[in-house]
Amino acid sequence: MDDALRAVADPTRRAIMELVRDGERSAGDIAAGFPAMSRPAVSQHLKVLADAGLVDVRRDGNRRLYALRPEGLADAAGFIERMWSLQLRRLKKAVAADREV
Amino acid sequence: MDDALRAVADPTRRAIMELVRDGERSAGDIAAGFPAMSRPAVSQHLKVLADAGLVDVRRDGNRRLYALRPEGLADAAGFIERMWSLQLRRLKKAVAADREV
DNA sequence: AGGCTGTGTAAGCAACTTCTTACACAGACT
DNA sequence: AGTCTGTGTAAGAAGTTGCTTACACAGCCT
Repeated sequence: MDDALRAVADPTRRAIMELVRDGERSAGDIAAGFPAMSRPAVSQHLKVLADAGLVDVRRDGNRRLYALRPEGLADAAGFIERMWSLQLRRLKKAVAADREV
Repeated sequence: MDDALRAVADPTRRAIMELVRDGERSAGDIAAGFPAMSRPAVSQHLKVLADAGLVDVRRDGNRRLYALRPEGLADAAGFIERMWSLQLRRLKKAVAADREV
């Protein structure tokens, strides 16, 4: 989870995740989505994401295809949910007390 | 959201959030939970969390009381859910195809 | 007033991130 | 074989983070 949350802290990496969310995309294809940044920079981000278990990589001849791996976010989601649950408890209390939140 | 995800990327800050999850705690009280780290270090983490909207601060005489502010995680939760939804779609597809996941 | 107690802020340093450019190398195509 | 295409890796510069120690300062208590 540590790795996943650290990886997700970077906006470029989040954007990459959105890009590969709906299906495989090649490295170059992904890099084309960031014209302001060099291709190697994107490649390095892809490595961070892969190491964090947030994307899957597959070789296809010359190219490498990346796809989202949402399971990698499981622990992160767990943390957020654990924090959120306080909110839910508060809501319940509020409802019980029959007042506005 | 940027700030929140960046703030949450640090394990010390996550630990602090767990500490204040169930109710207000004073700065010193929180710092006592991290004997390996100086008090000012914890104070700086608290500032980051406050700036990111992840904790509320309240003065009580001498002390400052911190409490979790889960709403600060709303956007982060939104991102994770958006990523996670792919997983759900896959599940649905799997169910539709009547096979194992 | 004067001295604790609780806490934030400033300055500075070491470690880490995130880029960039230059290079390496495998796979496809003549 | 030779070369183009697609992609990763190495090295290094610049900025950022996360600590530490030293200091500042408000609020309580004689």
